[in-house]
Amino acid sequence: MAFLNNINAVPEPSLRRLPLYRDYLLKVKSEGGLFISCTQISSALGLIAVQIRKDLAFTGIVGKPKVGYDIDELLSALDNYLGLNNTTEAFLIGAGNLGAALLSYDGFEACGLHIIAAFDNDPSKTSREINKKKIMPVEKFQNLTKRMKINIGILAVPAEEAQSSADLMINAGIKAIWNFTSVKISVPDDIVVQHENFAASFLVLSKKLKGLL
Amino acid sequence: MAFLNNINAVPEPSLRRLPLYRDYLLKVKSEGGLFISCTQISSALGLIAVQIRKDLAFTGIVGKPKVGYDIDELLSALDNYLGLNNTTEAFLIGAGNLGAALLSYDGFEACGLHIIAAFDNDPSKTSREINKKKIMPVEKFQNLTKRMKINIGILAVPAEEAQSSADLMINAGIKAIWNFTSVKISVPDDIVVQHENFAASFLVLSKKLKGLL
DNA sequence: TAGATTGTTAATCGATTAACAATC
DNA sequence: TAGATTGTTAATCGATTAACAATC
Repeated sequence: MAFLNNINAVPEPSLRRLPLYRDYLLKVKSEGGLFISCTQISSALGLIAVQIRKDLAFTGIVGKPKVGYDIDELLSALDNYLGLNNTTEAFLIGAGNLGAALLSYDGFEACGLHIIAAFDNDPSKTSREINKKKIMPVEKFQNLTKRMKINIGILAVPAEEAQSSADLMINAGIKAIWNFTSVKISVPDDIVVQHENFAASFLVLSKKLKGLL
Repeated sequence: MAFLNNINAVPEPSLRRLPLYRDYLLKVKSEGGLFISCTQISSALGLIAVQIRKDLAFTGIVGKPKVGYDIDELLSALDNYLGLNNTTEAFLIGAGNLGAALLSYDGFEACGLHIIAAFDNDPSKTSREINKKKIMPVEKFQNLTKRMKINIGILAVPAEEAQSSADLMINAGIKAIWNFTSVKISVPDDIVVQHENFAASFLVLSKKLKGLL
């Protein structure tokens, strides 16, 4: 039944551009704008108009020829499509520097992500709080995840613990893992993984700088 | 002369996979392996063999039919191609939680990135040290960047300061910006930007979880 | 109306995957 | 040798871009 997943599927590059449009729309709205055309977005963001039009179409928005899109309408189409209205709860494992940064970053709430608490196997880190989020011993992870029916796990542990922590998440019933470690984790087919690979990103930047990409 | 940039250009997706192969090779090597085939890498990483072969070819490595690649040879081809032998120096602006996490993350050294120091306009953060890296007032950024001929700037400031900090970097002669803020920054054509957009990544994960991507 | 803009279909481009000859 | 593997050319697939009719 995998085909069911793909009805109206948005290409990942399009999906990643949608929040950029949203940011710009909020700015224009704050300046009193009521309507926006792809031409305007185009010159502001440096993307071509037809691409923007195609991207926006995924939200179901309908524009007016000659006028463009109603900004409020477009914003609510975007918020709705991106799921920014309802919040998703998540647990984080690994309260080191990166974990702490993620716990402290309030911007996630704006995109519907609520990190409820963190877990760490270092006793010196547990029973602290970061940004009002408790840090608990990993022993409590499975139980709490099941009880609270948490679906999303954020992985911010050292490389060596990445796979074992991922396994712990999967055993506890986590369905989606946001992997901030540098290593690729192995997961069953039905588990979704999003891998933020900083090292790879730096190599991309570095190659671009050398003019080789 | 832009075409000169594209000789032997590696596709970005290929470039991002290369470090994964390297990680796996290091693991196999540590277990005593001497040769590796794409078939083996394939089953370990869940990618298809022909893609791996094509990716590895960018490094200039030549394998042996029936045998595969000499692991040491392949590792040094990768290290060389990815520039992991020589280090690149960078400055970071924004010593909040995320900045601190980046300063503390020792894994960057392994990929040739040396963050020398950080800058922040909050006096309570400056004159501290994180992971032996000084945090200085932003006023000193331009001068030091020029004097030390730093090419890479890491942007970890709040969204409101993203553009102005980027402008500061560009004025100081920075050629490549690694943008960890949530906003798209505008830069001249000759400046390279790599945007780590966590909010967009979360939305991708979220859509995947809902089976809509 | 004329012209700017939307929405959609067709063409292009680039990355992935398939096919297969060469090799050890 | 036979069979596994590399390296390369061709086919496929998906995203971007171009072309253009419809609309206000």
